[in-house]
Amino acid sequence: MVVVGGWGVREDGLRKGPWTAEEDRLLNEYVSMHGEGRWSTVAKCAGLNRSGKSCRLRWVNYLKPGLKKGQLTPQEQSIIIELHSLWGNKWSMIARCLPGRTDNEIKNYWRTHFKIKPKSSRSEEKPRTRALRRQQFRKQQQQQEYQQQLHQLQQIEEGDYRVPLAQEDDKQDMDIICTNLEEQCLPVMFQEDHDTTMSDSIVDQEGIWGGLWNLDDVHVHLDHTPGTNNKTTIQNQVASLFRGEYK
DNA sequence: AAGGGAGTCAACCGCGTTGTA
DNA sequence: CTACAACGCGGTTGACTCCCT
Repeated sequence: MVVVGGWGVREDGLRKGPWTAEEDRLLNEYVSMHGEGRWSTVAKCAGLNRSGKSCRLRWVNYLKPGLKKGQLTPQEQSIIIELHSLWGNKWSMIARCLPGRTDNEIKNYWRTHFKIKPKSSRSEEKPRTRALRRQQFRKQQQQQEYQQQLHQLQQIEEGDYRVPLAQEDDKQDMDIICTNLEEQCLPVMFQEDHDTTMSDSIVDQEGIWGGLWNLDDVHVHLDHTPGTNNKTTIQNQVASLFRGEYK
């Protein structure tokens, strides 16, 4: 048995650690033939020396068809930020609104980008300086991304949205995201607000927007763009997104 | 070139929930 | 109704990579 980088075999004899291509192939084959579920059976019958849990996780987070790889789009990031402000660490709920993304991915993204780090001591002056420089660089990148996103959303709001051919996939993704938001997320958001219309209540409910506007807490740099009232602008943009006006 | 810190991501663990016998 | 197994979720950890000094 090959032991990969410090991982190896558990006390009960089951393998743990990174999956090999062969293991992936076996799991893929078995699940596509027999379907998901009964993971402990999958582990045994597929000839995998893994726990059922491990098989399920590998399938859900990596092998399942339709999963998106690569960086989250600015739209997805915005949605994560907003939904996290509503629901907190309900990663699986948030993931359900983002087709092709897993709770693990979203959780990692959030921890990486927004988790507040413990304050460093004076003895860590040098790394701090470095971190600051990196932060500045990231900030620049995020601002560029944000400007792009803002531009696109403004076009959407003005009803002048033309999907470039290369972005046809993104447009389809946004369709799916909005459908999910309407079907799964909005009913939760408005379950105690039956008397108002959906779009009105979205724009009016300070509670719903509150989380997004507390982004100072998590070092999001949306509010550093000069010349724009970001709170209002993005609030309107996301509201129009929820209304389906981008279509 | 080497060492070390920070960032990232895949995977594990523990626990609560749900389903079933 | 109860016990047990399976599942799902959120938190945490370990290893790898990148970048800086």
